[in-house]
Amino acid sequence: MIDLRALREAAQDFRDSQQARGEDPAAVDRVLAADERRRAAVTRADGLRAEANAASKAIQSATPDERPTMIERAKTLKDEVKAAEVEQSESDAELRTAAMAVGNLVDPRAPVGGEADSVVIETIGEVPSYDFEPRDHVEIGTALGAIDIERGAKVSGARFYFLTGVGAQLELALVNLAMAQADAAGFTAVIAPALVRPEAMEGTGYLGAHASEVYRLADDDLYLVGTSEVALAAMHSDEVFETGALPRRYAGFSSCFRREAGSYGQDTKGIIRVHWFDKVEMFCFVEPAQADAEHQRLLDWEKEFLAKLELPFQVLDIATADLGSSATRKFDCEAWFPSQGRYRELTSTSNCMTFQSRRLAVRYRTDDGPAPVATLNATLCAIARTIACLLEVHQQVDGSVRVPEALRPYLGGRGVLTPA
RNA sequence: GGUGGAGUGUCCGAGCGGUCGAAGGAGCACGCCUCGAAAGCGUGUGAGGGGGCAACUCCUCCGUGGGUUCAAAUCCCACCUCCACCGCCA
Repeated sequence: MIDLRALREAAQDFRDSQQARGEDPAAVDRVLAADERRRAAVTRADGLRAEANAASKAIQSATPDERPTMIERAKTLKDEVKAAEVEQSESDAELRTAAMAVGNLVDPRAPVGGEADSVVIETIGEVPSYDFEPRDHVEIGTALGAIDIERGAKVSGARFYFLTGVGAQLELALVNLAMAQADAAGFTAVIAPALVRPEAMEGTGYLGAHASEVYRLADDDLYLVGTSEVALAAMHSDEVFETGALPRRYAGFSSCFRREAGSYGQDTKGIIRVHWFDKVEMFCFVEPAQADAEHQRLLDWEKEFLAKLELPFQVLDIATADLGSSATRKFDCEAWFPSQGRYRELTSTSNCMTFQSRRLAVRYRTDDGPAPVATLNATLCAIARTIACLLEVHQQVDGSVRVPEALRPYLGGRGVLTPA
């Protein structure tokens, strides 16, 4: 649920944000109207309840011959209350639906517009040049015995894969490198559940416009997460952080599942866009006033990790229409893929401010009572795509792949991966 | 999956269908006592929403959602969670 009070006070800001996101600004006015109706319904129901309560209480001290008429009267009141309550819960549901359709406020610094309007704010590392025709990660990975796409498709279908031999070891090495960095930065390591309840999915904002992206297990009313962010955010739902407990930083590892509906033509080759991958995700609960600084830190940690992998990349300030409904601002790191001759998204960090915490009731203690915290998330390492990038960037003419310095300790000291 | 038990305020824990927002402890806050502290004693101590300048007042909340009743923490149903045992199982 969005902040109704804020919406009442600054409706225009919300309309502007909807506009910037490319969504309907009138959704804001639908919320205001529904809110009005709900308030009226609540007042009416409260009044009737008060009357009915008084009538029941009076019956206790009534004489036996007074009772029958009083009970008759109470019965009528009861029916009226029931009717008023139906009206109230209808207007509640109406308001809820309306409010869910409104996205978070966008940060005024975010560039306005669609995908093409995102701004490159930094470029790190040199785009590598090769004195041979660079191979793509499928070719390299297959030769190394690291990736088996064909059997992935045989067993599970399109957009599935096996990581084998050095490929599997590479995943474990990346996870360990990522977790080691997170640990050094003060994060608590978490292995998070990949199946969650509807409330967790809804609270993080994934059942809105992008609901079709999400796998649902209908028999059990559970969802497969597309990122451990969902479980991490919901981990502290209905809780209040005591003074001094913030910031709280988690590094979560989980499998991630995405239906990739509507992306049939894109990235059909390789393991860049798949239905399932594993990921280490950073997730932070902070006081709202600290959110902006935390967002920068998360970006820095992402950059630090990509630098360790010696991958050239650029940082984008994501345009408003690409923010999704929960982020107020988002930075993506896109790394260079030689086979494609372009940068592709490898990590992404979003500041959701209080959008998720309101829906999930994650609060912290303030002098004025509990208040919603700010939540932020950031990819530390999305494994499959990172492996693809690593193989491509560090490939050598003989089909071998150089292992970046920082990763070697996690690969038994190996400095190069060679085809069998 | 089956059977049995349980879910009450910050915590522990009572609770006959009305007098229960809820006994009693503990904790916490303030005060008394003390040179100071502990112990003692006294007072106070849930949340959310609506109305009033205010004293104050109304509504909602006893796992969640329904139902019975004039009236439900208390009765009925479903679900969730936890505990115990059985079955199955990595």
